[in-house]
Amino acid sequence: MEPTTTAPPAGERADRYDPAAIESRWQRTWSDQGIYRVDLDADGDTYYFLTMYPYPSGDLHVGHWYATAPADAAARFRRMHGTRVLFPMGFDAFGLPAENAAVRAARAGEQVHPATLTYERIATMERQFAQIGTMFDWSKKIVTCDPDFYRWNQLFFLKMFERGLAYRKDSVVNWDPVDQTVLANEQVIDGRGDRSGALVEKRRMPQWHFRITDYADELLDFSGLDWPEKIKTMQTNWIGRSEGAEVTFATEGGDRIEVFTTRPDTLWGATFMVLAPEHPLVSTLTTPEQRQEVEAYVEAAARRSEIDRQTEGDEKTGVFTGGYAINPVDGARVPVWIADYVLMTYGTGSIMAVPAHDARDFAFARTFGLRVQVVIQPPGETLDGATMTASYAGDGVMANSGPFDGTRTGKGEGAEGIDLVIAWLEERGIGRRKVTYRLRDWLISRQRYWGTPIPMVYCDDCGIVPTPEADLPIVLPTDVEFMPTGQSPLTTHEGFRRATCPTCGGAAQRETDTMDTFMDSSWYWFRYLAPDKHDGPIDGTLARRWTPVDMYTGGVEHAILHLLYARFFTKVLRDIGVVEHGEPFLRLRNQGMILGEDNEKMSKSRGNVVNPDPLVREYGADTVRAYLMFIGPWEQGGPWNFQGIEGVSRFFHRVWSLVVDAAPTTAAEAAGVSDLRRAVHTAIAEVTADLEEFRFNTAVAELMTLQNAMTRAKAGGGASSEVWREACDTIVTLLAPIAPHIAEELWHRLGHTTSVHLERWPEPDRAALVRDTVTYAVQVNGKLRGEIELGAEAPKDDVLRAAKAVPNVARYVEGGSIVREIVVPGKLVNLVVKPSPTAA
RNA sequence: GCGAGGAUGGCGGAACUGGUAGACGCGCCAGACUUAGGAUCUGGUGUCUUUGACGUGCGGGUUCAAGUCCCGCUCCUCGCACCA
Repeated sequence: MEPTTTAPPAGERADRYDPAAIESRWQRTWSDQGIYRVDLDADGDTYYFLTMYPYPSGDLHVGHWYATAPADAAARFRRMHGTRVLFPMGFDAFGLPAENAAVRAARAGEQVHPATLTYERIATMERQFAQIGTMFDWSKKIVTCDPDFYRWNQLFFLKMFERGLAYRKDSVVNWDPVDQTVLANEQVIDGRGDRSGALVEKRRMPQWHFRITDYADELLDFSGLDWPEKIKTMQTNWIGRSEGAEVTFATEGGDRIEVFTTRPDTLWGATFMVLAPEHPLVSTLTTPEQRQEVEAYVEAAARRSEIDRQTEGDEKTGVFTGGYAINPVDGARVPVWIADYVLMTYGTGSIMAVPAHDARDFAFARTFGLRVQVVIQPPGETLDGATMTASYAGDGVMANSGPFDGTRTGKGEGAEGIDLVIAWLEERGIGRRKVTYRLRDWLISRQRYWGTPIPMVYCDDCGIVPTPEADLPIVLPTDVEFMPTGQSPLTTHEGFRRATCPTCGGAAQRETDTMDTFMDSSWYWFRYLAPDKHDGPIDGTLARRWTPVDMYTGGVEHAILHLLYARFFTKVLRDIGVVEHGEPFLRLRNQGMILGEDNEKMSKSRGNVVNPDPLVREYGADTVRAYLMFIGPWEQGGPWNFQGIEGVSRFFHRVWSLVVDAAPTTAAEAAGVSDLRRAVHTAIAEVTADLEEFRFNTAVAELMTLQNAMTRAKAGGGASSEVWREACDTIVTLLAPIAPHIAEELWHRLGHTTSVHLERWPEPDRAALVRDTVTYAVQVNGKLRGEIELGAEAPKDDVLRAAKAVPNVARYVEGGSIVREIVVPGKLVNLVVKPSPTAA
């Protein structure tokens, strides 16, 4: 059935653009008639346009508008092409801020539950979102702190546990000694807790992890994805794949030390070894004389916070263990040191040090007077380990390397040293080819209250036992003391904690940690398709039809974690058999960040947060939307400056008058295509191309150009009624995605009875774009000397003749001879003139 | 240090495969209408020693022609950062 819409109420002034009056009215009408509701089951083309859901902070600021309005315009644009577009919205509702706010309130003597707070804020934000005038289909809304949502986190957790993708192991966590809590990495800024400002300590605790490293290689493959290069590069660097070899050194005591190196060709230059202070062999290797010093160093390293390590820069510290190892390639005896520049968390936690060819090892060797042995000689130079002042990491010829002397080596073309050495090591069983990643497994445990309970129990007899699927959800209890104590708040809730072992039926303890909120955002887009489904997380039929997501938009700040986790999770879902594809988002576009007027990141503490409400009240939502699009390239962002909003506001007032006022009709239309008609179709072509490519700023500029053309046509004696009518219909239709309210109002005032948002996007009439005359620029020696107006089809000879006839051109040609004539059809003429020797 | 992106009027920013630099808007200047205007409309607006010259961070180069291509720098932003 065709939805019909109402004419403006009689009381409203008909002649003036009054955004406040029309915007709320249309929002109500759209909502009442459900024009944005998507029937997911219907046949036809589908397009899943997803924009990142917000954390319910309870306050929608300009940044949210900047993320939302252009995305909405792009989604509306797509929808006007006759495709069904799903454009849903929800809330990323678990997480620390609500819990911390509740803690703060409690300290001030007020009792507020994070759940209450969260749902209140969601209600507020939904109202604020409505003001923007988006086409969100709220019937698909999801809220991640709802048990109907997070129960499926628990199911996925169990599936991953079954497949060995979820496991528990000791891990070092960020500990905030003031807030008495574990912090996520992203909450640690410059080594301090983002809320307390306290120096973060490291603590070892048993933690749940997801085995994302199993997918490292697959995550490096972005084929088929239309994503910004920047994001792909960031993820690639984050995963940090390095190829090299693992080599086994034996200690004099008979222990084995494995090292990873990307430069096995420098093995003969390994003059010492370094272990991370936490390395398990440190104690064994340490001799009695060195023990005291070593233990002091190990203890100091454990105490040292991240910030100490960072501010220290490149200065090397370390201690000799007194122990020695044997270099397996030549039997040389090398001292073993410990130093904190070697990280226990990367590779094997121990390295062979080749000071001649590694900057860090070089600095260490010079600090402690260790031997430097050159094993690669650069072209045209002979290095001496005793006198060199910097390490050399480039290509060269191997030296002092036994059987490999004279081999070209390095990472460049024609260097084969690395491959030959690896093969040689493998033959002798002392080393093997090895790939190492910087990426670590995803630590999912959080010692906080406001998150999804992890569905595991601990039984004294049976150990770690998963909760049976039938017992899900494990509901997060509301009556929990969540003041920070250093333990997971759920630990103190006896009723929650006490469980029976699913295996033996004996007494058991429930896991009291909750899940990282990135768990929610790793699959939430599937849930929009079936938010109320009770017998499973994902509707397979709908998922096949609608996913992967066609377009995903959001801030760059999620370039790594969220987007990488989402990709990982989708691959897991594929392997579990839930979906068929392995990539969640086919196309990705990032908006830039809107900064405060002081050019700083907006934050409450800086007091530079821009509230859009006063602007909306003064100018209307359409103007704020369009201004945010007009301000510059979307992906660029930039400092907020409201100065220019007047221009957009004036533009809408002019469009309003042009459409609402009496048409400036003339009886006779000039021959050929009128300027106005050409302007209309140029605008269609340009705006279409711009919106296709997310160039919202130039799309708005094009619409302004069309408005100028209409104003000019009106002033210059009008247009035929058909042409004028076409211009009005067109500018309103092109405006619809960008400024949905004014477009809808004007559309109805033009006499239409159905919504402009159900219209089809116009196509340019190619014939109307053709000009019959064109302007040529005439240059002499590349400098502009005149212009000529010619028929579009004028032959080259005519163009040249006309160009030479221009008096100012003739002046510059005079006294020389034309040596070359360049004619770019429809654009310009360039005459290359050489001064003639006879000229005066 | 490594990686990515950027630098264009007073300001935000345009410029497709090299082809009239500065679209569109802000601001500013002048005028019109007005009792009034910080409303609206019209015109102008890169710089200068203005029949011309110079202009897209700096220095070279290729080309009839360079914001755009090549070489060498400077500065800024973002990401990663003792990753072996």
